[in-house]
Amino acid sequence: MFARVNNALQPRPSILTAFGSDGALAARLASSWFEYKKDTEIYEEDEAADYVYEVITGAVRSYKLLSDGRRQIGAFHLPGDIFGLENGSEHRFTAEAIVDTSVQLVRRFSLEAVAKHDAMVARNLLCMTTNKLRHAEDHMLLLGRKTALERVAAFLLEMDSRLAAAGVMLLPMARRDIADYLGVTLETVSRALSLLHSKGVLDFVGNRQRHIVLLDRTQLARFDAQN
Amino acid sequence: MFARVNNALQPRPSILTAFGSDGALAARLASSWFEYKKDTEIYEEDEAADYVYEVITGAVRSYKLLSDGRRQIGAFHLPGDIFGLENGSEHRFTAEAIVDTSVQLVRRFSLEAVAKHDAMVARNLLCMTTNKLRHAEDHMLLLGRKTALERVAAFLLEMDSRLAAAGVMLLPMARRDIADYLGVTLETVSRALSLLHSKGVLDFVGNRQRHIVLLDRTQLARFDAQN
DNA sequence: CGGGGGCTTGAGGCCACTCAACGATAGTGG
DNA sequence: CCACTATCGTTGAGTGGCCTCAAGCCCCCG
Repeated sequence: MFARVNNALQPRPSILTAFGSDGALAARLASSWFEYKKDTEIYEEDEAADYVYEVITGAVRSYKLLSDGRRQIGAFHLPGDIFGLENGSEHRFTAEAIVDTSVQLVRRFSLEAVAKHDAMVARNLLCMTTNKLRHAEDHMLLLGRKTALERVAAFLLEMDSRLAAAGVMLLPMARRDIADYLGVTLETVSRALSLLHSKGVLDFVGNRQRHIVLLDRTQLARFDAQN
Repeated sequence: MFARVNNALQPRPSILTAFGSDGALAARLASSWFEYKKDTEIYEEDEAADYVYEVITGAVRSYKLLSDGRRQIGAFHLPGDIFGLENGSEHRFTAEAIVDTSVQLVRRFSLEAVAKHDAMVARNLLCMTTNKLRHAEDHMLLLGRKTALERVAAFLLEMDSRLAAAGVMLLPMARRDIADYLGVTLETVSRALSLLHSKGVLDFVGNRQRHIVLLDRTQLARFDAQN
């Protein structure tokens, strides 16, 4: 399951600073470093939530399944994102590496122990939960009321703001993942992208279909629904 | 806007106990009592979030709008529910009374001041946010992947668990509200209810179409999608 | 008792889904 | 290094579930 394990403290313990490390925090919290191969499970829904993760490189999908296989991806986790943080004792999603992914992690129990005495850490826990809630609330509007084209446009704008470098983004996820995130089929995603391409809003770089350049963010925003 | 105002402490300050009142809390937090007529706004999206509310009697809908009028209701708030609690400075939804509704409220600022010194109150804030997140996550699965019939069945089961008394529930919300909560049209909701009625799963009491009796919860659960 | 709003039901249309074929790409093994 | 193969993405044709539009009923309320 774990491709590589390293229990030593890493040179960049960002999962600690994310919770508001005050210097003393790093000394009390041991963090580990794991790597997951593409398409391997990190944790499963209803599994005990013993660890909290931060994506260092790669990408992760969090999803729920219905018994007949229908899947809803609730979020993509990109480098710098914290995931797997639960208030209850079990994970509410299954998490899988989308591509080869390295994560840093800390024991949830340790984190809670620190939070009990450090108000700043506790406040950061609340803030992270609030951010996840904000995303979920926006996504409910997308899933409940937006058209297929609007969903794809919104997705591109979200990814652009999260992982674009110099106007180019390399999407780590396949069409099926995008589709299950947006509540449509993969064919519909493909058709929407083709349409946006034909309208001159985006372009594909080289032969790699997941390398996308946004040519005109303003024009793309007009394909999304205005709030 | 406010039908009645009463700044005195109420005999049942449940909004205080909800945050983990230790007796001393009630003394430091002044709570008020307001009433809202049916279909009046309690607060608007992006408005400053100065108060936190608890439904005493009635029902409230929280929703987002797109510029062309499409509406997504994120949650219904029923007696005992806390709503309007934000971590940021502005409300993320518009809240309206569905029927004549009485609420108890406290200043958000006061609550934060107390939370700063009372770890239990702070923990309760996190817990409430977590519960809202859990609901939003489940609702994303419903909106993204369930069929119309499954959505209506899930809605009935949710409402049954929240407001059923002796197998009968009086739904405070209209078909349009249910539709905007489930991401379908009101006609689709009506058709699904008719179908469930014809299958003998539920019945309408008297001539009031919002009085519903669930005849067989087990059978109804089979119309919902299994997780 | 008349008017209006909410609910139901029907008819028809459309958007997204399903099924299918094909091309391109990346990974595999000879 | 190159065929071979599996996977991914695109595109087309046809279907279907939900939406739109409309009519009519019932209840509530003035």
